[in-house]
Amino acid sequence: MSEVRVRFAPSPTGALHVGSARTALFNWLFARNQGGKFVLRIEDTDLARSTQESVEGILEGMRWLGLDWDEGPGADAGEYGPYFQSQRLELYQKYIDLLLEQDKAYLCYCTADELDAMRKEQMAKGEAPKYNRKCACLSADDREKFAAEGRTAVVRFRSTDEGRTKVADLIRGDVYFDNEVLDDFVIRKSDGMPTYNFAVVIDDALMRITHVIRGEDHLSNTPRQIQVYEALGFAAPEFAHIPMILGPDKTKLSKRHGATSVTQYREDGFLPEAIMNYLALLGWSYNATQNIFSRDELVEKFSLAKCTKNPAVFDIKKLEWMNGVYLRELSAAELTQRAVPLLIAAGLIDKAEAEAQEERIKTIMAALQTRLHSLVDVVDSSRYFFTDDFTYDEKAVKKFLGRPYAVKLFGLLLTGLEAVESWSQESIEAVFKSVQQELDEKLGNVIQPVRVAVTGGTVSPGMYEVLELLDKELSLKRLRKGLEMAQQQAKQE
RNA sequence: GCCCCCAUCGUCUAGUGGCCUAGGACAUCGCCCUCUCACGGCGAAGACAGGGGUUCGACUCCCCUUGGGGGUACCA
Repeated sequence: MSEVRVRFAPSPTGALHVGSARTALFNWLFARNQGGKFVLRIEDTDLARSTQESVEGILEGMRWLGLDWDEGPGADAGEYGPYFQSQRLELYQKYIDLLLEQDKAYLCYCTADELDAMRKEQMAKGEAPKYNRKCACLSADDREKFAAEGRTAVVRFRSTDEGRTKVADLIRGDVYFDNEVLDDFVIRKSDGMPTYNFAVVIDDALMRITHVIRGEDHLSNTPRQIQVYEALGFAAPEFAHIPMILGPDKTKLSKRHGATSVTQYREDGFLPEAIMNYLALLGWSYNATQNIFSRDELVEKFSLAKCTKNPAVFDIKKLEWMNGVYLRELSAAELTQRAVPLLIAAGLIDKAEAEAQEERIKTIMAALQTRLHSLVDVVDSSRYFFTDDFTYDEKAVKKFLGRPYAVKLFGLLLTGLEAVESWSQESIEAVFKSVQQELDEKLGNVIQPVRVAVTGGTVSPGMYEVLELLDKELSLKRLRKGLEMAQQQAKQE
């Protein structure tokens, strides 16, 4: 039994899209599960739209997700390279020449305008648009004449009208296409580049790909490709067409649905393990109950047989929930390690402070952890720990600092806390409890005004914990400010 | 237009003829925990697109309709 070889073959015309990432993931999972090889090939035959920047973005996205490739750009496994289609032109030409020699392909001199007109006419007559084979039987003289006119030729594959082509799909079963509906498609463009449907066959064959796992949008192209395999005497690989990923409106996921690039999700604070887990569940499931899978578990449990056929709507809410799950699974040290760069970037701390306060930051992160939906949330939710430069929620100030007992509350609290010798949650709590008794208010009524004074808002970790982390000096400073604000509110009454 | 694929709660899905009074997860709602918000716990509501067959028996098999998606390029 030969080794499993799969590939991910993006065209570098933009960022790594989540749909592409999911395709890459399924290929990677299958390869790792089967102990096979995962090949990365860049399909850059569209000169006008391919960019180096996109190539780099895609590679970076793959690395970030942890989808390592055994062969491809940057991996020194040159056995079946090069791995950029633009560097494989002579290979394609060799097979095009072969087809031409055997009369399995022919030169076509029709112009774009002529083809347009032809299609319009066919549509008008209610026929399926299909190349009319005008150039299918050109003589050498005809060709010379066209060339003399300055026309450039494309190469077309000579397809048959007889019979049907079977695509044996591992996910969908046998799918049949009448050969009659396939036309003589172009395999070499006038700029000399091969078309997708041709290059993909040559590369998959030469790279010994055993399983082609790709999006369902390629299913309809597969019979054309199979015909090329047959014409060249290549054995066709196994095919597995996985369902599309759709936006909330059930149309193909695109930019207008929000973030679609892996890089964007990274910037928005999503963890790669969460994205991987979520993407794995789009079109695949293991059983009725399990949702959370580690990378190793995914590798161990993945199978094509458990892939679904129906398209899946991308649900950002579930991704956010899952991201929270992974965020909570992080140890305080891991969370801190990932968060510190963001805190530095936001200007809340500098590098030296990050090192000096490592333990404190770790504790702060642990306190914030269950409240995070995304990694970037750490900046906003921890701001008041690092700077006085935060905004007070106006409504909250009015509501809680305007309470009739507020001035008295801050006065008592300040007196009590100033006297505290060893600053700890326990000693802070003791003061709060005695003030609560004195005021005869519910604990919540005591704490909420303090929370507003200390954090600027109504949401934070436990109050005693926050005060302890703030340290005595800073806590008292914020409480004095709270007292002032309470007095101001009282005046305005 | 033609060809192909798909069809279970709002969403992702389990389900391979009787185990289904259709299970889980996200989202929603309620309760509990509680100093707020989260987390966590408990609970509620919520689906087999429609119509024909086949069968003793259909969510499961077949056909049609409807709906959605994809392809039909010198894009990939």
